[in-house]
This record gives sequence, structure tokens and C-alpha cells, in this order.
Amino acid sequence: MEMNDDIKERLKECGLKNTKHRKAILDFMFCSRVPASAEQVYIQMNGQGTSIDLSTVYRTLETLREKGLLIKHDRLNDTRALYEYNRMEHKHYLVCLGCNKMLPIKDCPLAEYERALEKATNFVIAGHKLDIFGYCAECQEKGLQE
Amino acid sequence: MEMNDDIKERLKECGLKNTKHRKAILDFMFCSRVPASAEQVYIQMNGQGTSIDLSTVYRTLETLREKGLLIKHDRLNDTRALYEYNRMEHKHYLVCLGCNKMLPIKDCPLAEYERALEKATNFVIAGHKLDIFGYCAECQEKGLQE
DNA sequence: ATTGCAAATGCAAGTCATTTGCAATATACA
DNA sequence: TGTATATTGCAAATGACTTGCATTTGCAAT
Ligand SMILES: [Zn+2]
Ligand SMILES: [Zn+2]
Ligand SMILES: [Zn+2]
Ligand SMILES: [Zn+2]
Repeated sequence: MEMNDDIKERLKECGLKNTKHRKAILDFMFCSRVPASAEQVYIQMNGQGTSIDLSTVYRTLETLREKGLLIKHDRLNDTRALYEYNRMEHKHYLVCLGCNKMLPIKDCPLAEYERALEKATNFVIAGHKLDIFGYCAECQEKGLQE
Repeated sequence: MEMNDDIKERLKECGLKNTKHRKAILDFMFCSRVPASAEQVYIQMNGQGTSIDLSTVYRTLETLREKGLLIKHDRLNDTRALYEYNRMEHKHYLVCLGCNKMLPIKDCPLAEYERALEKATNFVIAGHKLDIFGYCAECQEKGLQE
């Protein structure tokens, strides 16, 4: 399978051994279009027949993050961290305050603003982090949007 | 003392009993110009002669946040949450990657964008958090800007 | 000033996500 | 195939925060 070979290759590039756990996790993260928590990964793995311990999930996610293969979102408003495959794209997130779902937004409204800000402040701007909070359609229906 | 009376008044407005703990904590938060963790508040209180239990600090900070007197910053990059007095200002920060200086920006470039986003996504947007990273003029001179 | 009662507090124990020590196992590569 | 090293499972630990409960305190009505 092509994607699998690609994943295997990326692990090798990083000097990581190609274990079934790592391959399965990286594969899942690659296919998932929303960030996932360690527990979600754990449930997914064991549900799909890849028996793995929760501590191994944590260790693996952290290892992959260190190597730049994953991005870690440090507890935005939930109590747990979320990871996602690093597609090397600049994005922002719509974070639901009801269910903690994160919806990636490719669009960035700040390029122009940053240029103006550089002139106004004498800062050299290197980047930014923008998260937008609100309530998703489902949570609105549940009446959680208070 | 004027500020103290003011603090007392604000507690009353919120339907909170005016206890020495609450007054001391809110007073400290009001005077502190940087966000503080529960533990920092705990150390400060006990250091200034206001003996208090850590769990009470947690409960008090949370109560004051519920009433809108404090803002909670949920674990920025540390593992612990920070609280600050709510001065009812919407701001962002230019954060220097060289010296960690934070330059407040009152201006917000996102009002228009949020409206467009609501339409495009069906989210009800409640707020956002934007931090811009870069290098201040001094750090540029020191050649720290990578 | 006294009293009654809900709110606030201290203390100890409990959560819960995440981390760590260590022995057992799997992988890469000679 | 053998072996050094990385990875894993399991159980126990960590650390920030929360909670149950008995006691104390603020405050308002007497
Ligand atoms: Zn939602
Ligand atoms: Zn952007
Ligand atoms: Zn600087
Ligand atoms: Zn803004």
C-alpha cells in the first residue's frame, strides 16, 4: 500500500524503528482530518485490532511530535491535549466550547495586518497563533450555546 | 482605603460574602500586572500573613472568575492555569521570542472576519485568542532574530 | 447584641490526564 | 542467527486540580 510505505519511510528518516504501533498510529493520524486525543487514539487502535497500552500511545505521540511528524495542541479548553498529523500548513482552528471539537480553517486573515503591525511597532514578526472559540451546529441544537 | 472599599463593593454586587480571603485575593489580583497561578496566589497570601488553604485559593479564583471579576488563561505553555484581574479590555499581545516581552495591542483585526466565519461555518462565535510572535527592536539589534 | 442559617473554609482524600521505572520483548543490522 | 538497542506493557507515581464533610464565619433578621 502506498501510503503505508510512505509512512514507513518517514519513520526511517526520523531514525525511528518501524513498529506496528507507530505505523498504525501515524497512519491513523494521517487519515484523521481532526486532531485526536491520546485516549481517542488508544480506543481506535484497540478497536481496530492493534492492541496497545495507553502509556505507549502517549509515548508514541510525543515521539512523533518531537520528530515533527505531529503537532500537539496543548489543552485548549478541554483538559486533554490533542495531536494531529503535521501537514506543514498554516492554519487556525474553530474550537467548540460545547464538545471541544476542533475545525481547521485554512484561511488566514492576518497577513496584511501583520505587515501593518511590523511597520507600526518595529517588531519583526515571525508568526502567530489564533484560535477562535464558539459553538458548533450540533451543540447549538443541544442548547449548549449560552 | 479606597481600593479596598471598591473591592468590597464589587464582591457585594456579585452576591459574594466579603471574607478576608476573598478580599485579599481580589486585591492582590487587582494590583498584579501579570497573570498569576493558584500556587503563586497561595504563596503570596501565606507570605503576607493571610493564612489560607490551597483548595480555598482554587475555589476562590474559580468563584471570582464565574462572577466575571477574573479572567482565566487556561495553561498557556506551562501546565498550570493563570488568572488575572478582568479589566474588561479586549487585547492581543505581541510576544518577543528573544526576551519574552509582551506588548499589548488594543486593536483587533478580527471583528469583520468573525462575522464572515459565522456565516461560512454555522458556528456561533464566542471569542478568540490571538498571540503574535516576533522579535522586538532591541532583540533585532542583538542579532537574536534567527 | 444575639441568633440562625447559608455560605465559606480547612483538611484529607479523591480525580484524572499524563509520566515514569523496570522487566520483558521486538527491531535493525552485522 | 545473534546481539545491542529501541520499544512496549504494566503498575505505580505525579501533579494540578476537585470534592466531601465537619467546622467556622458573615450577615441579616430578631
Ligand atoms: Zn460542539
Ligand atoms: Zn494565520
Ligand atoms: Zn525582545
Ligand atoms: Zn481580537
